[in-house]
Amino acid sequence: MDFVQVSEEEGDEPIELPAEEDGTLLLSTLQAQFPGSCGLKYRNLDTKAVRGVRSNEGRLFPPSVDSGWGEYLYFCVFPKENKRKSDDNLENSTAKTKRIETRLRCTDLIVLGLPWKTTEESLREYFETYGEVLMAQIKKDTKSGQSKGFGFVRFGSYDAQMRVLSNRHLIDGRWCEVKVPNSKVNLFFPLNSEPTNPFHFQGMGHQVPCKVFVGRCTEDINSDDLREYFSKFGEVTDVFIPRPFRAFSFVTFLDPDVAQSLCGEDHIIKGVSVHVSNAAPKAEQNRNQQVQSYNYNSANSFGMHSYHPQGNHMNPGRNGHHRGNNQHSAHGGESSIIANNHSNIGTAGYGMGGNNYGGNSGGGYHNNSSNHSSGGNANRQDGGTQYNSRQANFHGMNQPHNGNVGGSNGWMNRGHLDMPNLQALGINSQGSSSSNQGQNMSNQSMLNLNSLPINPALVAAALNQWSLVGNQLQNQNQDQQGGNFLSWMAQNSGHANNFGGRKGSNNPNNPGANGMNKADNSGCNDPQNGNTGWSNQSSGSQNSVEKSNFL
DNA sequence: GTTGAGCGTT
Repeated sequence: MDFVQVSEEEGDEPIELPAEEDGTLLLSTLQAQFPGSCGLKYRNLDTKAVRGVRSNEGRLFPPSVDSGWGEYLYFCVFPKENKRKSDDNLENSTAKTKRIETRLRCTDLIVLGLPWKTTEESLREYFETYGEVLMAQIKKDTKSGQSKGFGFVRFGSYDAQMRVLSNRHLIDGRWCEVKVPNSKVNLFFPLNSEPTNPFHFQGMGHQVPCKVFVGRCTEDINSDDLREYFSKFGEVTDVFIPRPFRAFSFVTFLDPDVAQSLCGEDHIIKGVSVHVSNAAPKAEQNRNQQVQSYNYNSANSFGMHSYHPQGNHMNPGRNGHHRGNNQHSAHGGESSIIANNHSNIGTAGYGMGGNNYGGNSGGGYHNNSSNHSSGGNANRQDGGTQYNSRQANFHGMNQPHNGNVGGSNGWMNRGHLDMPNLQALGINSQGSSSSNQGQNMSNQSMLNLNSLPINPALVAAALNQWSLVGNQLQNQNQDQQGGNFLSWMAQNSGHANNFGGRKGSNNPNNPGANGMNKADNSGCNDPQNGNTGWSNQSSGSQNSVEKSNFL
């Protein structure tokens, strides 16, 4: 395979981009590394002049038919309107940082659901725990000066922004939603989702989808084919082919820009023209698929018991969760994560067949933003893939503990926000000594999922998602066992955030059952549950919760 | 004075 050395600007360190078999370089390949670029040029060594590279129909052609791309160093051409004056004005801005800024640019974030009493000062104060706050404003009624209950905030670093977007926020005693403005539907957590659906819990997802839909697949295109083919555009973190065969698949990239750059394109894989498009569901399918992904997620992430919905929003007709169990076995991993392997929670990742859910005391959710693959490669096994991509940026997160939402006044009454109602999930925390909680957690466990009066898959799913939070905590050294959801809960019960743990809990369904035990590992297969294959699992790949919401 | 889905007097 021929490689073309390309840099953003002349003199920069080049990146080697793979050329196609016919010797051309796909514009999409170029754009995957240099978003916004539209062509290439190089300096002719004889004439010293800069020459443009021929471009046609999304392909860039080598200067020479005989010697191909040669040893030239190519640099990018950007559309004129793309000449970023603002960037050019930045002092000490190297080409590299310019590119990073282009890709990882901060935007204003809207903060919805603010308490009336929140001031710009307190808003700023809250968000400063995440990083430098460049702007914090509350929108107010011009006459009365009364807050309208929302505001905007802007961070100095993209990293801080991502951390904020990936977190939930209790501001002055009220749970608030932070989003990119005008992003009507958060692809990860649709607005009209079921209020108790933990998968639609706000803020855990990316703002930019990493997953693409690959249509017109044939049955002989397997996940390896897809992975191999699409890897040339960027690191592929997941490939999912629905079974039974449905002529499409999903490919998830580490870099959402890569995913985006491919959308709308046709690609030839094994002689078949496939079409890449956004993985977002079609509008009319939205609702059903939300339910679907909800169920499937439960299954994908954990091998849970079979269960029947009891007053929750699960659809008994869709049973992806059972499939999930099969998949775990197929992965060679634990058939039941929660039940079978408590000690893994938050300390050694979720340990399923090569899938790293970002546990790992060392890596956690990535302490190094430049290394998207930190976070516990030690757990990685054949066929496994890293849990997260962009979320590798979430290093050293802060989890502010301010305000107090006690017991029944916590999640339950917040129908408009998609916060997980942990009480409803049956998650109890106990005691008030946070220092002991972590210990209990890991060594004894406090939660008997199968004894809970609720859907254990929901709990599992919540736990899965909250592994993010757990790792944040790890970074904060709050608890020696700290990197996990349960210890977080435990801490909260004794501190500020009480989400319906024992303290203040008045949920009769949760009398404080906390004996934890149970290592039931039934990765249960329910023969009556055919599945439609919308789940997120795929051979040799991990299943992430938030990503399934793209399905 | 109350309220709780939304999108910013730039």
